[in-house]
Amino acid sequence: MTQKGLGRDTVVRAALELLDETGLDGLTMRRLADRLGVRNPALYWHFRNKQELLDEMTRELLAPAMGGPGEDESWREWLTRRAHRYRWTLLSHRDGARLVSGGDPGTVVARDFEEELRTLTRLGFTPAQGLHAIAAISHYTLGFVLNEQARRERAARGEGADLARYVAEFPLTVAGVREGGAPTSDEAYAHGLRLILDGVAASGQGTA
Amino acid sequence: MTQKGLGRDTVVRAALELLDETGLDGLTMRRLADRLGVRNPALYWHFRNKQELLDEMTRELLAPAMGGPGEDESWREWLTRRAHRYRWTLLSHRDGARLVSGGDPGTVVARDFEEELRTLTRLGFTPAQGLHAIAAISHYTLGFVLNEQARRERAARGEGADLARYVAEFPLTVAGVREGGAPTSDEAYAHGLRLILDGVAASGQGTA
DNA sequence: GCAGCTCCTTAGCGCTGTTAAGGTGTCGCG
DNA sequence: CGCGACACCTTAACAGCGCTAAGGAGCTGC
Repeated sequence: MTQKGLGRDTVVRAALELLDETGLDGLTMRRLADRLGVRNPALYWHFRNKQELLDEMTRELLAPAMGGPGEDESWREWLTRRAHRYRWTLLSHRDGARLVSGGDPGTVVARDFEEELRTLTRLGFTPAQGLHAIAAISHYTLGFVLNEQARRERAARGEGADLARYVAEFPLTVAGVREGGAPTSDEAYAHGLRLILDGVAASGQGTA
Repeated sequence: MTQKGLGRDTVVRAALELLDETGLDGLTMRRLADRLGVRNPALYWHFRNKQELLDEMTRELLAPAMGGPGEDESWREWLTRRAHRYRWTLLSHRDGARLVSGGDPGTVVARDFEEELRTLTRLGFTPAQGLHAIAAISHYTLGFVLNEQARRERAARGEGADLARYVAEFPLTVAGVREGGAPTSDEAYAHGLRLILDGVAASGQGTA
């Protein structure tokens, strides 16, 4: 006897598994119901509509990306760690960034966010400085991973770009990629992040 | 006698108008066909499928956001102007950021991008530096506007957040907003952008 | 032993993107 | 003039989607 009925979190976890197999466009209520051994209207007992399920998936996905006390860390180390963990979280599921970009994070995430802001003030930021720093990093990361995963999906669908034509037609772009890493690489992400953090440092908060 | 048939660009422009009225989710082939005085399979004469139409819309939307020579400007002025123009472009149509995030920009945009990179190298950047700078700004902007427009749509659907509860439960977040501007304001965008540009300056390119 | 609640079913609505097959008009060529 | 070819649009239909209405099975408490 595993459980009485289905349970909201069981559904959400199954949905995240299905997401990895089918992608966000292939994630339908009927397929999800099949996987759970149930007819599809049963899901509407647990969720008002599909968006409510997607919101819940967003929260489940985002939960492990937040918080973290940051003991014995400078603000820079802490923000760097947080940024990479956020990116890694978005990458941890297929179409993760697209899911998050369309889902409502809700108040649970807001609570974790408040805690992060407390951490930052402890490290010498004003609330507004912390807000701006986290906002900039989050937006940058979301945009980056969105691009990253879109390319991945397109490549998987076999829409490879014609490399040779690029080399001939866009020499500067190619030179930049050769020198600085592919636009979806870890290095490219780290580089952009470094720019933001250098900016935060230059803006000058309480040194810590 | 306006034109022989419908014409790809006529369809694309009508689609962008319809986008403003119905939003991306309400943009269907049938509604678009209705607006053009045509039955919906007619559209498949001009576009292989809906995604191809969306890609073309992305390009049409993005076109005026790119290029620009940048005479008598420092790199900082030029990048600032470009960033704001990009944001403004995304905001110029309802769900603009969502459209762009799911559409393939294609080689036309790549050509403009190459030109922008040339501008930056003229102002003292290496190709890799220019690439990283533009990538960081673009990703940041896309993420910012995505959030901005998502809030706008949610607010229009009447899902207002309970302000009073926020003030009680998330004091630091509220303090940050009060001090530093709403998370979707022009000021918030400009602030994040400034962080990135300060970072670019600190990374040190050829001063110009 | 019956009321009520939880959880799931069957049936079906209106909509979607997309395809197949066929028609109509115009243009160039013999 | 006549006729094939092509561009462009039609009608009809399919499978699948999110979602709702109505009802049935099983457990819980009185």
